[in-house]
Amino acid sequence: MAEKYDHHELERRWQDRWDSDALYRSEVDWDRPKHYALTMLPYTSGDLHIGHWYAMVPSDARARLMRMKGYNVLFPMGFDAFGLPAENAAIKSGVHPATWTWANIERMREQLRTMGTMFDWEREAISCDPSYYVWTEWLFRRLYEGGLAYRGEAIVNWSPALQTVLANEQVIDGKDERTGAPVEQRKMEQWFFAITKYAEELLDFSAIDWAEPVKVMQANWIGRSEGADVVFTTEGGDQIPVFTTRPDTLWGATFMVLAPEHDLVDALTSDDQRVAVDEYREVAGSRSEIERMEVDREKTGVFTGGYALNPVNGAKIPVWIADYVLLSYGSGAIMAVPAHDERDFAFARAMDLPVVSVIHPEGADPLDGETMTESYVGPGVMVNSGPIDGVETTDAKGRENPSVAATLDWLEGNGLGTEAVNYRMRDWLISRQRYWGAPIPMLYREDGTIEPEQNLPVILPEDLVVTGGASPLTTDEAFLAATDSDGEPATRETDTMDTFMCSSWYHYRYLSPGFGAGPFDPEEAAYWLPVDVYTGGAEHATMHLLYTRFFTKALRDLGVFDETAAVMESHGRDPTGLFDEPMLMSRNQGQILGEERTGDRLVIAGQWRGDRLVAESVRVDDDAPLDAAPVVGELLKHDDDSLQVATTNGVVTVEIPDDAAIEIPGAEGPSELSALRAHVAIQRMSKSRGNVVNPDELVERYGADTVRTHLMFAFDWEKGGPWDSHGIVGSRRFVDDVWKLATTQYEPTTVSQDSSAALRRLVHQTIQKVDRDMTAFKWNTAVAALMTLRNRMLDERTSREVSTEAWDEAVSILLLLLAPIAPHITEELWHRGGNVASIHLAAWPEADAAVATEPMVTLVVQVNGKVRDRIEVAPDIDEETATAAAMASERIQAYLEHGEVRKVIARPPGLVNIVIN
RNA sequence: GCCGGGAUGGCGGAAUGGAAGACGCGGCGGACUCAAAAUCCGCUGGGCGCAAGCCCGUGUGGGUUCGAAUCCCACUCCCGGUACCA
Repeated sequence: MAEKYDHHELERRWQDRWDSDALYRSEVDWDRPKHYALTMLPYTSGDLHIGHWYAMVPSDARARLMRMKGYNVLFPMGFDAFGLPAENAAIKSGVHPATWTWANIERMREQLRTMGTMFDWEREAISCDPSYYVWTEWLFRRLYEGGLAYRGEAIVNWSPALQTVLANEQVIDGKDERTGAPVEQRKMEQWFFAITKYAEELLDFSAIDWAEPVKVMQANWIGRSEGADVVFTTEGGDQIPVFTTRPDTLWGATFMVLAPEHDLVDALTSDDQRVAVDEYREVAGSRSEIERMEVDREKTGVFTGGYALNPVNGAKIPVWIADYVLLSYGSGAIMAVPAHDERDFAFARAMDLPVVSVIHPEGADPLDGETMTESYVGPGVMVNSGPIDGVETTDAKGRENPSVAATLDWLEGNGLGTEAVNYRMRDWLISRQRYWGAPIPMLYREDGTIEPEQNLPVILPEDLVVTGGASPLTTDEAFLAATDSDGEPATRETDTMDTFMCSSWYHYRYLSPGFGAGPFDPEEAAYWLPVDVYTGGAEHATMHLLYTRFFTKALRDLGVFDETAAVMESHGRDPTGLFDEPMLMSRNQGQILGEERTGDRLVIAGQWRGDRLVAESVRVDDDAPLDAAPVVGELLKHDDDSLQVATTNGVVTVEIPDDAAIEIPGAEGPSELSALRAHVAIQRMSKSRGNVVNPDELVERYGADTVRTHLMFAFDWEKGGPWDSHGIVGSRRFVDDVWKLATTQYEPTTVSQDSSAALRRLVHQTIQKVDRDMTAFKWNTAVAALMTLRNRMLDERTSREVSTEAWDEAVSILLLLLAPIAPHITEELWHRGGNVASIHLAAWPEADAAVATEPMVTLVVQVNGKVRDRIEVAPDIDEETATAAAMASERIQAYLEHGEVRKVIARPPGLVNIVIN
């Protein structure tokens, strides 16, 4: 009797053995092709959740695949260890952020170990370790010296709750993207990275194979628009530059609007308007970002009393201020063309300002500015527009639009404006008024100038108490007191860096985490860079994934890779283009959601229609008595427009019409059907909802190999979906079956050559499929193919007709193909099968195409596109023979009697379609 | 509003112009068992039929094609991103 499969003992034993054998240690070897596999490093929250497994396990499997394919694979891991949660934990429990963080790292290392990944722990890098952040500081200094880091005043996002500023990328709907804390606009002096200098290059994705949605999100975020810069002049002679994407409508500009914070507002404001202007500016300044962004908000604004001259026709137009114009976009001032811009139109009507149409819409009456009820944007012919009268205008953008092109040429010819490109993206705000981060290594000197700290690292003092108010660095005399390059006393910068700065370059630190002479060892970098495959969450599309691209390009231009390039060349590797992008290929997993919920008690009132109840009102009320009228029951399932509800009298189908009243106590947003569906269905996992799936428990119960297999099998990896706690047993059965197949003695009774060949055929087809699917990150179908092979082998084990050779080959290939997915059990069975070396050092099997070829294939015979018969034929059958065989079929003959053959489409060997009338 | 992705059995999902529903879960029936679990065998999109078989079926409506889940047009809903961006 074969030994039972005990995942506990087996998995621990192999993890220990791999450690002691240093199986996953990767070393530079210029004689072998390299492969740098990377998965996003976790934040040190203290608990590895199922999402980490879901992200990391396929990444590990892919790295293992590449290794078996002969690559020298580097697959490192580390920790993103600075950040606010550590400070929050400190405030809550009195533990120092450092203590909290290092304890969490300890715990997470243990959890990561149970995954059975091939991480090379000798490459581990931790961003809060001084040996790491000294180089974060050093890189900041290089950026500063290279003009890419600067201190400047801008309207920034300030979070009162978090007591710090945030980057634009970290603010969503006027709230902090991580905690939801509200954000205000404040004018402050802060540290920025000049990411906008790279806007154009960041829009070029031609050198990288990244997931399409991420590229689209980045392009949208960068937000390139083409247009013109045009300068308006005030009566006082001040210049007001504006950016416009529609310079062709310049002749329709009837007023100007400046952002309330615009520098020229004071100069423009007339005495009699000063009170109103100041009042408006005060109100606008106190409005939160959320209020300011509210859709459909009434337009507000105030006339400054000043006028400006339209450069194209000298028209004198009033200058207003309004908060719908943002200081941070373009020049913070616009020319308003109410006839052809929705916002300007709303403002003009609200303030009773003139509207002049300059586009005569295609196939319609000319527009009259006085009577128009909405702005017009669309094709037509330019009118009232001096030199461009009669020019056609289209829906195209920029120079593609004839009217825009004509205007640009005219403006430039007359020196009145220039063609210009504007970007939505702003410079990356990297200073944070927090303690637990990498210090910004800058000094404020007594003469008022600033200079970088020469003696790095600036150590973050660990004897401070974090209270949640202002950062303790701001009051720590020992930290503040510094000496500048002239030996004079200076004050240290107390802001720390955005943690995205730390994670922008961690893939370089991994190469040589102990290296003391630079951020990374050029000898290592020359071999391993760039990252070949990167995996992680798409939610980082406009944050980490954008920042790290910028960072790499900036370091390249600052010469940080120069030495690395020289080493590459000395080994005959051409460095051209290798430092343009950090990661050549990137794939993003979806999100694992909480398990679908059932069991909410619903109180439903409505009309019976047959055996269905058409609801008039639905209320979620878990305390309702079950006998209340007319229907109270627990939700079983839901459909697009109906629910299955279990009542004391059985299951009732409830139809929910659009006008049904739906009440969900405690739910956010309007109580509609979609809200009801969202409420009862899929939910994000969170501790407060109590639907968190704990991987440690799953590993204990089913084993890491099963958890790994299931995570890869149960979802479309790039899509994710709700967790289903029942499904995992199927993956465990599969793993059990593999154990059985490989440990029970196989002896054939009577060997059938046909059966043996058929098994070999499936085995080699499985190699082809698994190889293709794993390479393409199609994990679910790769596992499905292995399950199909398992099913066949279970059958063959019963019939005992295949030869021992064919059987042994099947077992060994099953193990090899499964090794990247389930590394422990395959290793164990590999050794039990008599192999001495690790299966993870074995070569990936290669399919024998000849063996994989089917001797006979099914020819589908259709009549008028409907399948009417199937015939076994040779795979190399020609059109004529296939058609003849199809026609000869008895079943087809029966159909042919009913009509005349008009046409035959033959696609041998798969299909013949006979068209009759 | 704009940009992207999506809608396929009871559920997760296969199939990217040629056999819809691979693989798995669940369900049903059976075997083993004193019994249950585990395991094993069979069935499992809907409808009609004793059966051979036939009809219907990939969100909705239209179209292209010998042939459409797949391509095109219009729409509905869901998910993600973004939003007074000039």
